[in-house]
Amino acid sequence: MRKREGNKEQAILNAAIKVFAQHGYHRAKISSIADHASVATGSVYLYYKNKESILLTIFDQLWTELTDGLRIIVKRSDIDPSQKLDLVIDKLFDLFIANPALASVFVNEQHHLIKDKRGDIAKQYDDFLDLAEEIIREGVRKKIFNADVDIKIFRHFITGGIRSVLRQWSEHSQTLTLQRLRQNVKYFIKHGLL
Amino acid sequence: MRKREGNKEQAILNAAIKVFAQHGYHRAKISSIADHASVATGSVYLYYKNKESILLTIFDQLWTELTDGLRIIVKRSDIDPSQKLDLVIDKLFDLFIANPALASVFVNEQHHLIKDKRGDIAKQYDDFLDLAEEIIREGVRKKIFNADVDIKIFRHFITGGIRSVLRQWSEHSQTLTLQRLRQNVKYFIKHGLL
DNA sequence: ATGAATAATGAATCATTATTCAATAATAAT
DNA sequence: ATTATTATTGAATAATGATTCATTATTCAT
Repeated sequence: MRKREGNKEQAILNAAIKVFAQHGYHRAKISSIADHASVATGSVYLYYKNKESILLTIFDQLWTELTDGLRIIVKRSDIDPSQKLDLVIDKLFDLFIANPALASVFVNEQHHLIKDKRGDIAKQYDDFLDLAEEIIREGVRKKIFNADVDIKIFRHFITGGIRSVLRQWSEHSQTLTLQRLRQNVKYFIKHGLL
Repeated sequence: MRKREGNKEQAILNAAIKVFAQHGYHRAKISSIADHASVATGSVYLYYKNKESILLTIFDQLWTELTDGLRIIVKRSDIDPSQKLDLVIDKLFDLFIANPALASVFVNEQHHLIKDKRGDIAKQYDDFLDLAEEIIREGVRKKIFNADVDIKIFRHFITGGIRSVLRQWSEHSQTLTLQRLRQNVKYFIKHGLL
């Protein structure tokens, strides 16, 4: 028998994140992903059914990680909802500091997957938002947060805003520090413009 | 001589908006756009150089319209910056009420154009944001708006948030009324969560 | 009516790339 | 060392769909 050497599966995934980030999903070539992973073109198909399933796997892992982290934050009873919100934002930013290419894929490519029903990415995204919603509801219940905002709308607004800011950063990282971005987002969500 | 009958150019553009909205830019087929416009496949190329230039034209017209509208709002001296902000949001929402498919293309497809330098879509977007920034600056100067928010970051956050909310609406228009969306966005931008 | 002149057609072409698969290489078991 | 088994390769194939272009249709000027 022969064993698989190294971790080609992960190498291909990392390569795909890089290539998707640089060229966008549709322009990305399997052969280029294979090159980046130091693997033959055909080997990609030993580990992934097709191109789309690579993107699917990226988002699956990403949402799993984000949701697991969020679940822990939601449960905590030692901090108030406002602090929880800060931690969620930190979680997002930390992940993308560690992997800027992933940030770019995250902000730009998810809608390819949501339109088709294949995979459960849309569901995972909803689950994440549902969980985040609990923090807001806790805040409203404890009269810390403003009750006038529609939570369903709010949660989409926030995630969209954060995505947009991250996209900007992923394309012009020189002009903005993530640190500054992070502070501003936290502040703005709570206080608004007035 | 023979004249061009009807307005095929516009018919193709409208068809493209529909098809791009439904399938996304990359999955959209020229032949399908031609069908929707009741025109032969080849005719598309009488009016547009290639597929990308169709998308380019859509965004060019869109940003021109939005920027023209914004310019008028910015100039007004009879209303305060807070009201101006409301009008900008109204402007966006009105446009997309009139044409939901355009909203979907707007929120999902712009990044195809920004990465490449072809066309000046990125510049038009920047111009729009610069103009919007003037409203915020006016508000800060008049002490109506909070001076602690970084305007550059803020403007990306807002547009991203609005996009996200519109995307949600364009995919599930039954559950949310745009009216409600609009009010919430206006309120939230100003007051935040606390 | 006739014939330039231009518009429109859509099947054929071309280019691009995802995917396959026959051949080869590497490993483990005997 | 030999063989069986599985992994890997990358050139060949297949599929897709954008673009072209030879042909046909329509309009207008005379």
